Amino acid sequence: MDATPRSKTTRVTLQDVATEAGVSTATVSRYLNNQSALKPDTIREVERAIERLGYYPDLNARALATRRPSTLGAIIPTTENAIFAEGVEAMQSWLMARDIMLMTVSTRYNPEVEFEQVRRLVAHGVSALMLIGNARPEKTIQFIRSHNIPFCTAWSFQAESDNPQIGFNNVEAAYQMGEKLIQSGHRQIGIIGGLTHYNDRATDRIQGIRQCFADHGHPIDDELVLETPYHPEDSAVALDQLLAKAPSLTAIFCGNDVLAAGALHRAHERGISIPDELSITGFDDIALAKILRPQLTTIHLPHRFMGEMAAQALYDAVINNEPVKSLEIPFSIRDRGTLGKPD
Amino acid sequence: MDATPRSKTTRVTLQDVATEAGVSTATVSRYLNNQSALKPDTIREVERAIERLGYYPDLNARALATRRPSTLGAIIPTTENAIFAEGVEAMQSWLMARDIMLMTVSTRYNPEVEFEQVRRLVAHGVSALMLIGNARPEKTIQFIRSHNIPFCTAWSFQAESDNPQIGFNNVEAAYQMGEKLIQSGHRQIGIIGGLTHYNDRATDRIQGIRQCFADHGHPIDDELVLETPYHPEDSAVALDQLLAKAPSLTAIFCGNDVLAAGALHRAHERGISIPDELSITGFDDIALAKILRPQLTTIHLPHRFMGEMAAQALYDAVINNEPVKSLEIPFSIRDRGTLGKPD
DNA sequence: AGATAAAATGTAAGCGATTACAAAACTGGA
DNA sequence: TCCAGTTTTGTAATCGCTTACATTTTATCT
Repeated sequence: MDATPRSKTTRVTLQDVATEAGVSTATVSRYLNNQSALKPDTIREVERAIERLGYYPDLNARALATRRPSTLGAIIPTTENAIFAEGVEAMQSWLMARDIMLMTVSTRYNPEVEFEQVRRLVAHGVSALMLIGNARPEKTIQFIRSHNIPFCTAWSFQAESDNPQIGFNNVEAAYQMGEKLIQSGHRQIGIIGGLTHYNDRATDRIQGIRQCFADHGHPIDDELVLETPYHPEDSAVALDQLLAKAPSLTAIFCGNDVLAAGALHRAHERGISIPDELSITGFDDIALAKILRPQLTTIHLPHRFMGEMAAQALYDAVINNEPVKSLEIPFSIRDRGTLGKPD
Repeated sequence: MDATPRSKTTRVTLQDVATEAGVSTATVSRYLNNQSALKPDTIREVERAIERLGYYPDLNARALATRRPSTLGAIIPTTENAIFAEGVEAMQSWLMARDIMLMTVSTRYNPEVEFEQVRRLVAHGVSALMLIGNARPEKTIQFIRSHNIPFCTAWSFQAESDNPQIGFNNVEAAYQMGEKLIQSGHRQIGIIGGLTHYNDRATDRIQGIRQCFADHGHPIDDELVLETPYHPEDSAVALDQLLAKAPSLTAIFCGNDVLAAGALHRAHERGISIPDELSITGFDDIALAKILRPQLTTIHLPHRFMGEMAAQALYDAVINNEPVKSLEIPFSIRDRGTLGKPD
């Protein structure tokens, strides 16, 4: 590679290469898009010129000219939550292999910010969009639709939603965890869930577990259902509150692993033995779940896989110009150490 | 907001707005870039047209026309490591507030992939680049330099490097942790570090701790220095190996919190009491550190702040067209529960 | 009212690519 | 050798925007 320095400000353009190689821009462009057969001599010339100049194409200019998809967008609540970070990373590698760039932005769980981010990404020319979950002001989806941008939502699959979705059934997963709890003998449990405001995952999980206990004749009292931000400290506080209200609780259902970790930690601080005196369940099965002691009983989800599927769904839709296909992702329960029998 | 549906394929352009408003494209453009004063009447017309058509500018086309910075790039090893995820998220919000898009991609600690990603981002027109650490094949920086792209490295600050850096002194931090260990009475310790291949943070941390113990007359034997990927399971295996080689070890210095968590977990499994029988130290102070039991003694770093500073450094450089300014970020030791006295 | 300066707008040439369409350079066959 | 039919290459319009420069409008001052 020849590092010939070139003028400070000017970028090497297709034109420069053409001139250097003594051909027209069209020819260079053809070389780049290895279309129609060029004469071997020409190819060699162009290659030499590109090499010599250190040329690389301006992808934005290309996108402008071709109006072909070159970037997709992903909008997630936060990369702080490993499930999204992993999912998006998987999306990215899948797309990169197909020469598509993924632009990722986060919203900090704020629907207004999300709307702004949607506008931004659309303005940046993404040809498709992935959002997390189905709960948001109407205008957001309306905006996307009105601009004819293919999109899907992910990490949630709700039969009642008419969004294309690559996700799993949060209600059902929580319900099954509930059955597990009941099976183990728990009758009186508390819930530490995420903030349900514009968060269908949080909402559904709470709904699922409550439904289950109600169905089995042990409805969970409103005051034993707490919502907190997804931070361990908040969960710790919530645990204290729960235990203050109902010292006889035998288990805590947590909206995700981070909350479970916080509760677990606080329980330890209070000298409560897990799972002997209190059971705790998580949700998501992030790496953390296996490091805690005891290891977290939780819902396992293939986050990376889900990211890949979302990428693929959007890709297919964009390439073949067809509607985005929904896909329900299976989950499973990982029964580890934090779930025991009461007493 | 009027959701008038528009033709399937065609995007609303500046030209459309101009026509609708009965003015020239230049005028609309001026309105958008609120430059020279337009007549109030004109402004109203244009606003109406934009509203009516639901117009939003094509940022790529704009970037092409202005050759003004509109996106920066960040290349990190992985979003799986929360420190980078947080840092990049902070960068992003900082930049968004200034209407700059951040494109983030990851390399999975592979320098060849990193090189590819650099090319890709440059081709996508980023006006500046952040990389993690200083260890990489020469060609990478050479490529960036030859294209006159401002850049900085982050999460590492090495006096001997001539890269612009927004980072901290990994050697020194590890050294200080070493002094803490020695102060507590530890004389024989093992090291579980990250893979040092093209990873200066991992390299420096190991070097720092070894230097410290050597300086104090307790050099650490090569065979007690293990390198593993940043996964808890690998660290667990490493702990077993260390203890097999030298059962009398009183402390383990880990290259980051994830490794520390893995070691801690394994220690518990083996029934080793922490910190009574064995001390463990981490590095990074991720959220996890405070959830573990006992809480991790580790090096605290302001990851978000570092991200913001990197964003700012690049931003300033790009806007004012001046060289990127380096910045050394301070660290501090968080002495929590995993460090005790031997015996 | 007319001349002149200032303000507002329009015209058109890029930015760096792609791609119809047209032209030129090769084929091979009679 | 000449011509039709392919191949290979070139010309120039276009993508959606900005902006230097030119032009028109409006305001200011005798």
